[in-house]
Parts: sequence; structure tokens; C-alpha cells
Amino acid sequence: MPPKSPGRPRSKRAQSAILSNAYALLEERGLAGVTIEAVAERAGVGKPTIYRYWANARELAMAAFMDQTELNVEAAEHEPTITSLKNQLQRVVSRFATTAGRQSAVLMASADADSELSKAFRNQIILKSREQGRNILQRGMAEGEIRTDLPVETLLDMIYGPIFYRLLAGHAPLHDTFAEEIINLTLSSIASCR
Amino acid sequence: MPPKSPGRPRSKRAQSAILSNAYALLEERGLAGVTIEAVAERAGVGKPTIYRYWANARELAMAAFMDQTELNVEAAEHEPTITSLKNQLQRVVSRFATTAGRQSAVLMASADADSELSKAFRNQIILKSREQGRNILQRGMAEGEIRTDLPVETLLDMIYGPIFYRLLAGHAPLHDTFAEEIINLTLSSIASCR
DNA sequence: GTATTTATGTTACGTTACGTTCCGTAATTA
DNA sequence: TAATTACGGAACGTAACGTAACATAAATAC
Repeated sequence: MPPKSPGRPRSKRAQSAILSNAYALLEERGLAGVTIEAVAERAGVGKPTIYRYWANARELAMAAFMDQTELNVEAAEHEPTITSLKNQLQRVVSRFATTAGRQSAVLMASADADSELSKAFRNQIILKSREQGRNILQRGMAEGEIRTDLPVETLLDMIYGPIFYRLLAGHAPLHDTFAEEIINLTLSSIASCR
Repeated sequence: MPPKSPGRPRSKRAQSAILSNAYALLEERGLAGVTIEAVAERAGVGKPTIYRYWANARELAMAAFMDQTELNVEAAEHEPTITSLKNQLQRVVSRFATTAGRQSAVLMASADADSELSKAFRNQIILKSREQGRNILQRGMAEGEIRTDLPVETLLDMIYGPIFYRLLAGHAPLHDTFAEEIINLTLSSIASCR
């Protein structure tokens, strides 16, 4: 299965040492602590090896964060929409209520909008939860649980925006009941008339 | 009126040249373009003069942004709460839907949480609108227009969070009807039963 | 007026991290 | 065995940092 090209194959050991040490530095010292030279030293790797894969320290930090993040949980089939929303939002809150999660807002803010890796980071880390939420809402609409006359994009921003707002401004922590409160507030707006 | 201390007084000309050129660079090239050396050259000022006032380029950029920003509009006395909210949110959207406004999210994200100037920036630029919103809501509660059994902090995050979420992720622009849509969605949650 | 004090702009310096280049060595295919 | 590709190490030029030393300018104090 490995591609039979000649030459020394790329070292999986180096690759994963780079990513894991970059992530560790991101947690310990924040984005500013993720310098190529620091990662190279801690990972026991040469600087050119890092530059062969990533263009700069920011992109490496994004790759490291993505490498450590998996948010792929499907909603249960016949769950009420509100329950699905609460569960999903709670998972998102848990992921970002960490030291490194806080840094993801910094990463996104400082990202070069044109780079491919920035787009991937935005889609996979920042916006994936929003896409999942859209799917849940649309299922709820199809099943008649959710009103269909709403500006869905704005509604999604009101559900997921508060998380990144708190990460950014830091005026309040992402506490346990945050997800539930958001969905409860949303609920009274979006539920079909009964 | 000027304090009668001996010695050459601090140059108002230098001070304002530094701030305005820093802001111009922030708009033209983003936060990364605001380097001390670039500002010093454009402002016709020595580097040590800048360092006498600000600790580093980030703090200077924050000061420059604050210097250019005034968000102090009082709500009309006997306006309905919903109208006040819409007007205020619309003003906030207008301020941040600019090139430099976009950079304010970057600034906040990269801010050193411990610095005095960072705290001032957070309070004056990022959170001031939220405080104004809280005042409007509380007035509405006192006058019976707004339910009083809601988690106000979370509600505020759902109103102002979407703005910074869009600045950060850039998945959609801050268009003209954004403020109105947010408040309309909020409205059905918070209005007293009629 | 002269001395004192404080700020200004210039120049120069050491430091950090950048991103690149070159090198000898290692690991794999042909 | 030859060819190819990746590796880690060392060295380099560059950009901007933040600081220090300096002569000069602009104010107050005597």
C-alpha cells in the first residue's frame, strides 16, 4: 500500500514528534511560544524538516491543533431536536474550555485568510460545529419541530458565537450550564407553535 | 492649568502623530504591519519616544484603536426597549464592519491578559457595547417590558457574540439587517407574556 | 541670564527568531 | 551498487525587537 517512490521515506516519527510538541507548547506557552526553533529542539528535529511541511509557526500550530481535535459525533437518529442541540453544543463547549481551546480563537484571529491551511482550520475547527448545528436544525424543520421562517444563518451565529465571544473577551468562563442556557433561550424563539 | 513641572514638556505633536500613523498602518496592513520601526519612520519620531509611552507594538495598536473609537451614545429616554436595542446594536455593527474593526478581534485575541492597557481595551472596545446592552435590558425589566427570569449574562453573549464570531471566522459579512435579525430572534425569547 | 530638568530624535548595539542554504548521513527503490 | 529522497546539524543574512548613549531643544527655578 505504501507508494513505491524511490528515496528515503518521510519519517512518521519526526512528523508526529513535531505535531505533538507543537501542541504541547501551544498549551504551555500559548501561540507565541510555538516558535519553529523551540519545536525543533523539543522534537529533536531539524528546522528544515519542519519547513518542509509547514510554511511558518502559525500554520504549524493550526495543524497541531487540528491533529489533536476530533469533533465528529453524529446525533442520535430519533432524538428530539432540542436534545440533539444541547448535546452537541455541550461537546463543543467542552472542547474549547481548555487552555489550548482558548488559543484556537487566537489562531483563527491571526490566520492568513488566503492560506489553504487557514481555510481548513476555519472549516474544521471553527465552523464545523456550526455546520453540524445547521444539520440538526434542518432535521428539526423537516420534522416540524422547528419553525421554517427564520434567518437560519443568524440563528446559528447566536448559538455558536457566544462560545468564541467568551474565548476572545474572557469576561466569563465557559461553565457547565452555558450550553443549556443558550439552547433554552433559543428554544423559545424557534419552537413551532403548540 | 498646565502642570508646572520643570523640563521640556511632552510633545503633543509627537504623541498624536504616533497614534494616527499607527492606526493608519493598522488599517492598511493589519496588526502585523504595526511595527515600532514603521510607525517611528512614518510619524517622524524616534523609537525611544514611542517606547516611553507604550510597551510594545500591540499595546500601541490598541491605544491607536481606542483613540479613534468613540461608542458613547445614550439611548433615548422613553424609547421602547426593543428599539433601543436595535439602534445600539446597529451602531456597534457599523463600527466593527470596517477594516480596522476587523483587526480589533485580532488585537483582543493576541492581547496580554495581564497588561493594564489590554484590560482597558477589552472594557472600552470589546465589552462596552455589552454593558450598554445590559443597561437597556435592565431598564426594560424595570419597566416590565422584559422578563426578569432569564440568564442575563448568557443572553447578552447571544446578542453581541455573533458580531465578534463573524469578525473572527469571516464566514459571513456584517450586513445591514444583521442587528435587526438578532434582536428579532431575541425578542421572542425575552418579551413579557402579553 | 544661568542652571537645572525633562523630552526629543539620531545613531548604534546586542538579541531573538525568522526562513534559507549547504553539508554529510541515513533509508529506501531500481 | 547506483540513484533518489529525507534527515539532523550548522551556519548565514535579515527583520524587528528593546535598550543605551548622545547632543539638542524647551521648559521651570533661582
